[in-house]
Amino acid sequence: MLSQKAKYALKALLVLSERPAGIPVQVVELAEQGNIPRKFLELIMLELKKHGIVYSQRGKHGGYMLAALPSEITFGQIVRAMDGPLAPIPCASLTAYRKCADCTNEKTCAVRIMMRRVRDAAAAVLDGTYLSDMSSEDMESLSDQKLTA
Amino acid sequence: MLSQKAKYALKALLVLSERPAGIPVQVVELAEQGNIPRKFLELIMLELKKHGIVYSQRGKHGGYMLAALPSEITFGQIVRAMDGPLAPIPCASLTAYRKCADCTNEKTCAVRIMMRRVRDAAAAVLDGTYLSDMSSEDMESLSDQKLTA
DNA sequence: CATAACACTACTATTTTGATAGGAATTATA
DNA sequence: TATAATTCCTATCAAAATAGTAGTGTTATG
Repeated sequence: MLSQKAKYALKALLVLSERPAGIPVQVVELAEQGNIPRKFLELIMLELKKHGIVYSQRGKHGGYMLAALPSEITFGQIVRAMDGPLAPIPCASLTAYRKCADCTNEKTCAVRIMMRRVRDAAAAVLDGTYLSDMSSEDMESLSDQKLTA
Repeated sequence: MLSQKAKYALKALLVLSERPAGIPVQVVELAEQGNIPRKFLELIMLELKKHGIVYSQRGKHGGYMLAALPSEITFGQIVRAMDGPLAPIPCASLTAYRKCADCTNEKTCAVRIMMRRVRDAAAAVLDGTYLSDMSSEDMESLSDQKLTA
């Protein structure tokens, strides 16, 4: 499952990614745009900052800015920052491997092998898509396509 | 995340799938083979039965049997039975769609579209693999391959 | 009828999730 | 330099989910 936190983070960053770079956007505004509880989003933005995905300017007229171009930030980075590894089970994770307590024979564990495949499939999608690939314009034309299909 | 419950279910069913069909296997034995708490596995097997994946024989010499051939039961069926829909977010689920409370414009929601892609990728793996595809023999030779690769 | 198995219900401890609250620190600007 | 607006930080909390455990009921078989 994608947590609410990760969903809110994605929504906020998608909004940010359509704003002119380098001009700070306040949490209040991101919260309004995304229908997100303001105080909760504050915590989220802080965490995104600690992960180097955004940076902030404090004080009056402060706010948050992307730390890289929208074409350089993947959905995978964001989801991992919020929810941790993509793998459904720690023993199948590349970035955060951990052995199962109940596992006797990891090399031949069908569960692990399957979950590795699931991880790889999810990673292919999430690490292969950048914020810029999902601009609201693109989304509009995507939904147009569906209507005319 | 894959719950412990789902992991245990997969392990137990993989064991079952290598036994001669129609001969009941007891929970105790499945629990031992998989390093699974017996009482917990009882609940799990019961739930699998309610989902029609296994059936049971009560009384002395009773136990559980697969309700179909190992070549007819997918990992997707099992995971869904234990953990619910594969989609990371309800609004991206085919089998259990639910709208997000905070969503204003579902048609153009980038989060939903991405999570649908993730769902589809996971479903392709899990619904495309049957218990019989992951026999312990296959697993052995898979790990051999890795050693000689 | 004794025994071995599943079936069912209830309970519980721990962790995670999704927030909310209050104030401290920082910065722009009037 | 005062003030207002903003991020930053810490604490708290309620509800839900997770991962079990326990005890008892029910049924089939020898």
